[in-house]
Amino acid sequence: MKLSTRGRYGLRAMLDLALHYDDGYISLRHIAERQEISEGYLEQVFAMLKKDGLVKSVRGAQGGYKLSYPPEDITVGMILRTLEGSLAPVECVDGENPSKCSRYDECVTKFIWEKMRDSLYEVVDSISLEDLALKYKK
Amino acid sequence: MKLSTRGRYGLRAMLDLALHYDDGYISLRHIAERQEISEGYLEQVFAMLKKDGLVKSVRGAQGGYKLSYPPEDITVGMILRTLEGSLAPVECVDGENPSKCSRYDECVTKFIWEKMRDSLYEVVDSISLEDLALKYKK
DNA sequence: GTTAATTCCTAGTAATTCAATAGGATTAAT
DNA sequence: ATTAATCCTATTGAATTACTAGGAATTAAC
Repeated sequence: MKLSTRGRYGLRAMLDLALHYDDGYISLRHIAERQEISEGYLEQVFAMLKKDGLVKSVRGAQGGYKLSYPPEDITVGMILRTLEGSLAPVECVDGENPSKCSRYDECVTKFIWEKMRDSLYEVVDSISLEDLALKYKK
Repeated sequence: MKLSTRGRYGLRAMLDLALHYDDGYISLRHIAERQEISEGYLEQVFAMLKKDGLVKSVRGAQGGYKLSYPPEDITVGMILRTLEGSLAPVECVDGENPSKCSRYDECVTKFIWEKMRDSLYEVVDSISLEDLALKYKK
């Protein structure tokens, strides 16, 4: 039940972009240095973020990445869903990728998984990058 | 962020024991058949549950396992913590196994992980095996 | 006291995922 | 032209997962 580094690194990198939202495009090199994350690995993380439309990019010298939306419009939930997939603790209650087992109908534990999923989403969808940025500046 | 089958199987097996709480010791063979779980694998799961004191056992013919406490005194949280370890989404907020990273003090994302952890615990610690058993009988 | 049923214990294993690294192709500013 | 960047694909070592295999120890029933 642990998050992978993809989600953790990705969130930190997105917070970094939020803190520099007014500074144009930011290169992975800078983010990697500030956040002490392997640059090559960050590339793969940002490929996912870009594919899902959370960031946009410019290639070439002086290029980099930028949030697609202002920090207040991007939630932690959006980022974690992109990088970790659904936060549902088991697949049968995973809306995006539903794979119901043969005991789906009689299953009682299912209700637990739904509650876990919903309470997690409530947390992560209620926190935006701006919330984090404000907290950081203090 | 998915639970492993250890947690899922284990919970179902514990629910099975709860439903047969008044029937003495139940063999893994029966649980495995009813729950359609590999018996050999269940052995390993029950080794963990026993080590943590959630079940007790009797060896030999007619032996088996039994809940150490009545179903209302065993929560889903107790079972999942035994089988999955802490439900903290990252190690730095894992009370049992704390491993703080070098950025612990300045870290803003930490607060998210704490909220996720707390909301998960609120869910799983509020549901007992008896709750599940009652739900099942309906 | 033998047999059958059961827990207990250790080791191995195929498949998957993770967290990178490596090497290059493409693009754009200077 | 050079440099700085994104983009793309492949590989890899380590760890974890979900088992299976094989047996030792224990107990009830006959």
